[in-house]
Amino acid sequence: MGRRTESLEFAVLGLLGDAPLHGYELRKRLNVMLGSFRALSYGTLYPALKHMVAAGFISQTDEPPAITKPLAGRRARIVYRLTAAGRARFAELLSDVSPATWEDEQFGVHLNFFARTSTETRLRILEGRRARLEERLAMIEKSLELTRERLDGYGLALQEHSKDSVQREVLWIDRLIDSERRGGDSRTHTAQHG
Amino acid sequence: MGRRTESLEFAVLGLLGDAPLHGYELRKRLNVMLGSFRALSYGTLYPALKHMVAAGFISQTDEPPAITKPLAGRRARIVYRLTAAGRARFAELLSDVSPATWEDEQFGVHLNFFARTSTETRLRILEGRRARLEERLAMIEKSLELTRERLDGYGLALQEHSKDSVQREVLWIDRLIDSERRGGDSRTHTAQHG
DNA sequence: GTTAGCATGTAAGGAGTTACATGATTTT
DNA sequence: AAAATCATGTAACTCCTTACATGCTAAC
Repeated sequence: MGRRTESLEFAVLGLLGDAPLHGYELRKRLNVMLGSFRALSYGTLYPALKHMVAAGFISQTDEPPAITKPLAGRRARIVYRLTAAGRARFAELLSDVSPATWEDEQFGVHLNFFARTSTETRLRILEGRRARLEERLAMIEKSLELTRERLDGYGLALQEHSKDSVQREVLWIDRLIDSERRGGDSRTHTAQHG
Repeated sequence: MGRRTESLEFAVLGLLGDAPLHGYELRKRLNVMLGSFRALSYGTLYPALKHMVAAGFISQTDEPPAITKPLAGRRARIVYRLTAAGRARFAELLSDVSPATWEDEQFGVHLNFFARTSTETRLRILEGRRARLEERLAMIEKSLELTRERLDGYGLALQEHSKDSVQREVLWIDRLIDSERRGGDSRTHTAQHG
């Protein structure tokens, strides 16, 4: 399973833990959570859902035909629900603090479910992420040294800009770590942007 | 040809235009230029090189066995050179201002070769990139509106942070556009970071 | 002596996109 | 009247990574 599919599974499990959803709505929420440049395609989502049903993590049910509104002619929707096994699987993924969790894709999803983890787990992931960003910074610095004469103003500007972005993310992570250590007041996270 | 391969071809053509290089060295420079998180694998590079040789854009020659130094036992290197057809192909790609050029992957590579283009081409690409970033910003803002109640402090912080990053890139692009309009002094590009 | 760097490749497999297939309803 | 949104899927294809295969040299 590729790193993309892995965070997809995690995100689906987490979203269905809140409420049962059908594929179309799930996709919209996943697009927000995965925050990806390109939208998730149905060719990725539906097979993944199928796979998760086969694995027993979620169940699929046809939406009850009519409750209050006659849902005039609209195509029947399939509602996905989390099973007990799925809940267990989600808990397992939630407590994961392996290096995979600080890579771009997974880190974002984990952050979205941070409220359901322990402070310890949060700190481990945040510190791992920080280390990962420092590595990236070192790589950029090394390549700046090696190619300073070879690059023209444009190439240099690009390198400096990406260095800057990574440095900013480090500062952001530092603020999250700080507020986590000071007792984890979730309101402080959003108070210091811009 | 995927969007990754496309910028790979462009970058290889540009690098070989400066000087003939062997695969291993080419890869190191490509890693800097493509600025990717993960290093380019040989399983991607060598087949791509092979393909370009077959297409007639580059030629491959065994490195002359010994010129001055006996290159003691080191494995024979294969040197790649740009052909006339390759030079033409590079010129073609250089003047491209299609929407593909303002996507993440390609934009970076195009920036690296900006010094070889006209101010007009540069402005078109920069403005396209700017528009692309504004779209992304609109998407983030829309998703923030839709999910403000659903997201907790962590999810919100993440959205705000990515919004911030994109806004900063817009400002950076604006500075590049400005200096381009004021006569394109390449030194000013690096003067305003941090 | 063993890790890291130099150097070039292949084969197999998996992941995910694009295009296709279908059709109703609501908004512009 | 057209375009967008709702809604679910499949099939083929493409790209790319991972793992394998090989072997020398320099540094630690």
